[in-house]
Amino acid sequence: MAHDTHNETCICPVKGIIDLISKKWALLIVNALGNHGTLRFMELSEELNGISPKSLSDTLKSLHAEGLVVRRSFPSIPPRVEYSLTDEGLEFRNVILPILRWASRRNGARHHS
Amino acid sequence: MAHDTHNETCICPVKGIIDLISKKWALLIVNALGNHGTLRFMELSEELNGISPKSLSDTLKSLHAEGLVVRRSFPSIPPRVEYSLTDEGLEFRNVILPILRWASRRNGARHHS
DNA sequence: CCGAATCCTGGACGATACTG
DNA sequence: CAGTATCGTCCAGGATTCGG
Repeated sequence: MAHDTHNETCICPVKGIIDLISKKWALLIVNALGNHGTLRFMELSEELNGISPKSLSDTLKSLHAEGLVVRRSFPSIPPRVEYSLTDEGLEFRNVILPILRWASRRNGARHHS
Repeated sequence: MAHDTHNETCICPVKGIIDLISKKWALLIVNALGNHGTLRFMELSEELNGISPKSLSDTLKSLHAEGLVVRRSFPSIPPRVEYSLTDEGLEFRNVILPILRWASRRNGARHHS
């Protein structure tokens, strides 16, 4: 047993999202998809500098499971898989944008060597 | 390789905050402090259902290191230590509030059937 | 070439006991 | 009361390999 097997009680409305937010790349993925509308796996890989394929894949699955991201695969050769935000994903993006903006302005400001 | 294992270049303005956000309890602590203004260690403990002293202590240190939380200790017996948000902490709280609200409304909604 | 599946490790998190 | 010390567990995430 361990972490949160049964914790559906108190603060749990936000728990799913906290778990998501806690993923290192989730916000940046959502933001990237928000910026570009639709991106392929590789494009996301390049957009998010330094992410490993597994992390990207995992995070995309989580985002998909939460209903924030759509995955569309085209049976072509070479295969083509496109990711984009659902309506909820767009809402989510709107609520996280202030954070990203605030964070970058803040760090930009203190960026003094 | 061995070149830029540490991609401190592009998305890094937000990295510190992402690390913070990634902490399981950080948002809830900030929110609690925002709601109550000032809380003691024990009060936070009770407010955040199920957090361990170590996690609380760790997260408070991170928040303090990021300049979002103030720690004031009174040399009384028994000891009294109060935590509250800095100005930046308040700003931070303002940008995370939409997330928490959105998350709880969203989950509240889908818990409905 | 695109993307998923496997393996492994660091560190986050929890439980408990203990000190000033 | 306010933490620290210690120990153990678990999982995110990086490196790598595999399938198509």
